[in-house]
Amino acid sequence: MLIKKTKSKIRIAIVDDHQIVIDGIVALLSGYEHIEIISTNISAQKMLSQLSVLQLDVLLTDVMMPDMSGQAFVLSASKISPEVRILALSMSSAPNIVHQMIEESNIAGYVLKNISKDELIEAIENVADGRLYFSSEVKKEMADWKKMNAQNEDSSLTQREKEIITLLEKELNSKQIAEQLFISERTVETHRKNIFRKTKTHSVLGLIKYSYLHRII
Amino acid sequence: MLIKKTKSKIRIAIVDDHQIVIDGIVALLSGYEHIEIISTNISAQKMLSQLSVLQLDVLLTDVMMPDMSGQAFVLSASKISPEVRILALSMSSAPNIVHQMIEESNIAGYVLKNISKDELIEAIENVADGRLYFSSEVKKEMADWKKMNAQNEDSSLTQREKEIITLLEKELNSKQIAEQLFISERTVETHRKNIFRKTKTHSVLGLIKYSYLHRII
DNA sequence: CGCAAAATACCCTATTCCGGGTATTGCCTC
DNA sequence: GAGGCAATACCCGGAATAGGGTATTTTGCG
Repeated sequence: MLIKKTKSKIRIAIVDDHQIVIDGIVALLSGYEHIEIISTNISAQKMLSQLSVLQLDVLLTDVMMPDMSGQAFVLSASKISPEVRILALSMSSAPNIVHQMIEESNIAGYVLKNISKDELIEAIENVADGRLYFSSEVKKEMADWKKMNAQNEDSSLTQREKEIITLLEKELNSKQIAEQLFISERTVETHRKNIFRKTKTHSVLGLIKYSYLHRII
Repeated sequence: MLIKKTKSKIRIAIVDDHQIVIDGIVALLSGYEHIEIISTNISAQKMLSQLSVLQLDVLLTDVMMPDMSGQAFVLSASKISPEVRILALSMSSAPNIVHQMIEESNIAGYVLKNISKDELIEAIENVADGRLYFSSEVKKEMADWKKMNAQNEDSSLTQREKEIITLLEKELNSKQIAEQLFISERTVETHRKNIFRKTKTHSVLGLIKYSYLHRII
């Protein structure tokens, strides 16, 4: 298997909603004999529809596309062609996206678009050979995410508490929340108190910021 | 002047922090005899330093670059070479960015990166000829922004009030804000009151949401 | 200079929030 | 069935907020 991959051409396809980026990658890879670009597409949907016949080694894909989320695309692609190695290409190293792609999807690599030519080649060769490849910025973001998640664990908000938070986010006061949930205002105050204690926040604004950061709502 | 521009080659330079995008644009433009790419750079700073000697007709630039904001770059570039026509290239049609570039900088055009080959050529030809070019999504965003701004007008927050808002966003209470600004807590309360009245909001969370929406902070 | 706007400061009151408790009920699990 | 957790509910008190005034000083502009 390894011999086959290294001896024969690496068959790749590119999907990105920006034609300019596709052209750029094509231009970058044009000088390399061992990499063959089988297909390119600006639509994730269209790429999926042709994926089964392409016999790809590597699928290079943007993670933020208008017609489909990166994660949904990756999951569908893996279903259609479980053997294809997916290399995600992203504009940003935003931790939530990175985490979602890496932990919740089965991707082989994740690189940023400010990647150099050499690094892109290296990434493609790595994932084609069955290894993983993540650029250093992405690795750093993953580490940061893990750290933040560890702190998150012990907060462990209950379902009801999360419900209260979503209502606080809508700028309801305790009285209004109580009415909405058909419970006593006292109960709402207890929940608020517990939420603040668990999240170590001290105001609704702080709590909502925390909630966005930790993706509670 | 017009004859010169249409008869001779259009001299352009490209600056974008993603090498891939530069390569893509270069590839797109390679077949066009009347467009000559003089220079490309992944650093806004470096492009500025060489700008004076390039004698460009059109400067194609990304608006979101790590080493310099799009606006700062455009202002500096205009200072160095007032005659160069700047065509902004953006990933997003986010209204705040669009507005900032168009209204507060003197750019000749604004297009999105999902632009087609034909449209990019058209945009370059237009701005080289002294006309303006904005893609339809961008025009729409500008219209939306104008509408929102009209609502904004009558709120008209003062500088001090905006300062208070930024401190409220940092979760400071009135007392802390008073200490920070070396003014009385009463004054802060007055400011808060006026801010709430002007923005028709009734809580700090509501105010901060409003502020994000209307790009006050 | 003179006006208008902005920034400053205080008065008031009612309401809400925040933080500290305790307690009961029901549900799930070991 | 005992223990743990979630959800419910209440008590208290001090602090802060929201909203209603009025008034003085400072600043910017024509």
